[in-house]
Amino acid sequence: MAKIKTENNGTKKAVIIQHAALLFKSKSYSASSMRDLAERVGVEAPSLYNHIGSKSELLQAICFKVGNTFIEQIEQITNSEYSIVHKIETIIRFHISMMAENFDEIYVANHEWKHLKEPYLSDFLNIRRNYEKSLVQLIKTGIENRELQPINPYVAVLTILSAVRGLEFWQRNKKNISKQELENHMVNLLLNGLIK
Amino acid sequence: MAKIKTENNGTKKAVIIQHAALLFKSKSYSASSMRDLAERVGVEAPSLYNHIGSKSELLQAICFKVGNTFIEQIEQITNSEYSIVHKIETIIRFHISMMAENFDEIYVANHEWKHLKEPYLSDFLNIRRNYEKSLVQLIKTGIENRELQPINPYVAVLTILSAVRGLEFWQRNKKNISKQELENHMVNLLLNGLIK
DNA sequence: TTTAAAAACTAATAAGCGTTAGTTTTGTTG
DNA sequence: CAACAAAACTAACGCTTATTAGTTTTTAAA
Repeated sequence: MAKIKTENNGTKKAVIIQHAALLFKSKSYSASSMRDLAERVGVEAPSLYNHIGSKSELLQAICFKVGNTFIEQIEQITNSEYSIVHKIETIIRFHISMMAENFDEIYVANHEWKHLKEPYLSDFLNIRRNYEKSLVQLIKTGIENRELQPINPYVAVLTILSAVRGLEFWQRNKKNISKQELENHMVNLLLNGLIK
Repeated sequence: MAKIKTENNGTKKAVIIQHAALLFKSKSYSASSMRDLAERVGVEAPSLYNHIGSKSELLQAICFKVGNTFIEQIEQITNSEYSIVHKIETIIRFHISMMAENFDEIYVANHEWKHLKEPYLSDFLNIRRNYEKSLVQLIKTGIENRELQPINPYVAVLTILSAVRGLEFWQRNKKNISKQELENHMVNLLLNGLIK
């Protein structure tokens, strides 16, 4: 009947993945059926299998696209010559930008990775663990430099990552505050704290 | 065959809910089956229905228990006579305690509320919205008092709530740092910031 | 020890799941 | 326009799901 629209660029597989990210975000991975997905794509469910291997392959594609993007970025930052404070600020701003521009995929990677099958589950957790380790190392260096307070670096990383991740709640009332404002306020809050 | 153990206090329904929280946390609500749950409780699946009405009733019980606990607490704090900074500190410490002592239920309320059915879904979101509003009002007052930096109060609330919520990641490597240390470091980081 | 209620069981239901097989339509290239 | 491949379709598979019905066992009270 209908045909999958590829919108000029990208494969049909990419179109399916994009729809899957939106669907998994709104209904969760387990509660999303291939028939749901097919309807959104505009096709019957079995037709999807001309382009993809399985439902779980879709989740893998989403999670690893997100994971690899962040790994690439932190490697760039780590190898740059800026001050620690500037590096941390850049990372926070990058997270906020990603949250604004790739919300569906990031949301799914953050919430649904649990349903990855082995060995992908272990691989994904390794990526995340390495990312956190890089951040911890950055904070440690900043403390040694006396650029940062002598705070527990694990707590600092946890707090920063949680704060940017919490931007998923902001996505729902975008109107209240612009992205630029949000970035500046959050960076300021994390760097300088709540108290005057 | 087997019989549900009530552990001296609490109804059998409460025992089922407790097992459900643990199960929903580890496998997600949709991927958890009543047979899974029955096995953990030590009984056949249909026997559960002598004590509960439905699967979704379990999710409701978990989400509203958590929601009501937080609403009660913020009302107490709001009506107390402490300084704003002290109130915020108390709230952060309460979140951390709840995270340590009722982890399963809080995790489920945070992650699986989406699967609540109407009108419970709307009710739950209202509870959460009201909680956030109370916090925003607290921050606003603190700014007017000049106790707090003139930061955007929505961003502040978002950051605080996200930070404490992120403690779910800490739950996995409890050994690294004690609860007391964690509380102190996180309170300090949020109040005073990262920079020296 | 009889009686009644509570709570377990087995069996079965209809519906939905991911996926495969086999076939037909569509699009592209010579 | 013929031929081939890509991508859609319908039908169906075996399995799992939450839940119900009906029955038997267990527990508690008289």
